[in-house]
Amino acid sequence: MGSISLTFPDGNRRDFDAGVTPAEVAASISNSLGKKAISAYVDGQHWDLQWPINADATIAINTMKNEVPANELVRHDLAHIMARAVQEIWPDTKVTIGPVIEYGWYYDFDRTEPFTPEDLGLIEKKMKEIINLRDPVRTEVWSRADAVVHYEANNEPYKVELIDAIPGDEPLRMYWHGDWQDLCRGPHLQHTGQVPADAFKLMSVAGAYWRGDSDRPMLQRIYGVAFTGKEKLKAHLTMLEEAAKRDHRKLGREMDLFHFEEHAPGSVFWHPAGWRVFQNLIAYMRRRQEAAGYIEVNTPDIMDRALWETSGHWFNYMDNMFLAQTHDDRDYALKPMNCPGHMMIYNHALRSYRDLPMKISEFGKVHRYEPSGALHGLLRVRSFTQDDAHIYCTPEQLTDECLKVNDLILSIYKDFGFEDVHVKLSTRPENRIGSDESWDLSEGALKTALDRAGMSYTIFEGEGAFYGPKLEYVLRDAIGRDWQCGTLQVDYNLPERFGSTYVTQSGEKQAPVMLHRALFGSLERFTGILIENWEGKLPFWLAPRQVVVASIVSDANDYVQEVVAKLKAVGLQAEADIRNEKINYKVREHSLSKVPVILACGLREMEEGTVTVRRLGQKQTSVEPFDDLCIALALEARPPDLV
RNA sequence: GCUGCUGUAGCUCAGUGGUAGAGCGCACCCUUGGUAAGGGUGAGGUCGGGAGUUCAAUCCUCCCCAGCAGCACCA
Repeated sequence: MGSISLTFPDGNRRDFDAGVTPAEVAASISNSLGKKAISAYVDGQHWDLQWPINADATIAINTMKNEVPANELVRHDLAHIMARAVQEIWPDTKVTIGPVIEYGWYYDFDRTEPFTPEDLGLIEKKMKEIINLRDPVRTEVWSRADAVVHYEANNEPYKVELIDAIPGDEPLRMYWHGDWQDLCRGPHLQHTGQVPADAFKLMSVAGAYWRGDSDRPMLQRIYGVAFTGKEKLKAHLTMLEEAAKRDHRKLGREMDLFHFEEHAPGSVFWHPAGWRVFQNLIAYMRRRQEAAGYIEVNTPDIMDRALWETSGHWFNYMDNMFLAQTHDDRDYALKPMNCPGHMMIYNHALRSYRDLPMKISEFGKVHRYEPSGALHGLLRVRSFTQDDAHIYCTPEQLTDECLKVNDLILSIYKDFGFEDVHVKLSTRPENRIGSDESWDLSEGALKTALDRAGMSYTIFEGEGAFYGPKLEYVLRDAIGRDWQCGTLQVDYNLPERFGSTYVTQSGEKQAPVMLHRALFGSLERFTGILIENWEGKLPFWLAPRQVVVASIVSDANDYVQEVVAKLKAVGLQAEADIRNEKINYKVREHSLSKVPVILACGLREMEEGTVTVRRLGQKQTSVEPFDDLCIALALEARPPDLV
């Protein structure tokens, strides 16, 4: 056996016998490093302390202070420790997989009895016991044959299936935590005692399909979160509470924006305040689209089956469609998409190449029978309003038009403060219409446009719509959550199916290419996202109730009404609060319902023609001449595109 | 749709095999109070819907509906 040379992060080099492990390297540096070490980076690869190193390499020893590897190891070891705890408590439970995820891990079990929330406490206790045992973690490399024999003997069919899915003759690695053993790629810690016993928490139990496939068995998944220290766990739990506080369903109720009813699952009852926000968004989008050359139309909600057969929806989208019962013998469907309606408008006249690109937009309400389990407040509903548009253009114009849509989307998101946007490109699905050539062209156009715009994107194979590939714009909100909003889809199929044409320069008829696009995506979803992003404190221009004018004494009531009238005259959403309540009470109530500006009026203000201004979230007040303030507020209320 | 959990007053939630309670909100009265809850009185409920067990069901059982979490799906 020869010797190898290892280079340390400080540039020092030392020779070791080939096959040396990072554990031995760490121990050779100092006794305490040997104990504190958790893993190593060998040539940049995350390396178990027990794995031998057989060639010259760079090496860095990790301890708990190295957050990234430490989190991964702690979470991964906890996945094993939890599986061991579960099998110690319920020995007939079958294990499957337990990966590390953001903030923690999960592990899927096959067990007849589901876990209860009480079980979580039991498991957590057992896990702490295992940690306290400080059981050494050992690893061995096995042949597949041995592994399969072992798991068959132990009645672990899921593990056998996993082994079958691992390609080739790749040797398999087995890990022991004490006497408990699992098939695992590693790396892991030195012993269970390296896991901080006070920095993890089992969060929830949920069903999850084996291998993510809804045709396979439903397993019991347990989620946990874990960190390298107690304070970090605490900070994470606090963050979750903050997220719960901005839940748009809760704020929607508190701010009296909308509600849902049992009799219309997944459909919104908009209250006056919520509807105002909704209409503000539409007005904004209408201006942006008009400036970009779109023409707005409106098409029917209910149309004959024949139309949906032509579009392909009847056979490709039926499971998601609402059908309309009638007294005649025709079949009707509620529109799940606006495109066929727009095809009718396009086809209603003979179009010339001079008309293209033609951009038909509609704030169309679409109805989709979504699976019951998918419904989620405003974010996933069964009836929603799209800021939809279809762009008919020549093949030559296609890439340019994609680029223009891309620019418009980014500019609009920016107006709402969303600058962290990424794009998903979904390509042809199995269930599709149209020739492979047209799919090649569509996918190519989207890729070219993204490349020319310098956008980075992720490709999702087979995730496109049945008629064409799509781009999806995903934006990141104030607390780091991602939301899918806008979409851009290229479609060679629909114009062909509907026999749409335009007359070319040489007088021939040719089929246009069609783009489907929505920028907010769904007005309902976008409103929900905005509520959560701002925790209900919408920017002044969007706020449903902008100014409340509150009287301090009833003798000021007339003055309050006068002030409100002037605010309304400059277009502000203003209301009077002349109830027989103390000013403290009024301020509390309107602050809780997130009114951005509260104006208080007593006798002093009345005599001076002033108001006392209190802004949401601020404790101090200021007295200002009302006429000046009124103008300032009117200016402040301008939407970002009109500033 | 799948797994699990939940459904009691407008809202948030207690509670019991003998048909129900709190706080907030609401109505009325007193109070005219200067920036996050002034006081009093009162009205509100087929206990999600249906069936079953029982002398008796809001409570136990079954079915349905809706909601919540996750999965699968999606704008």
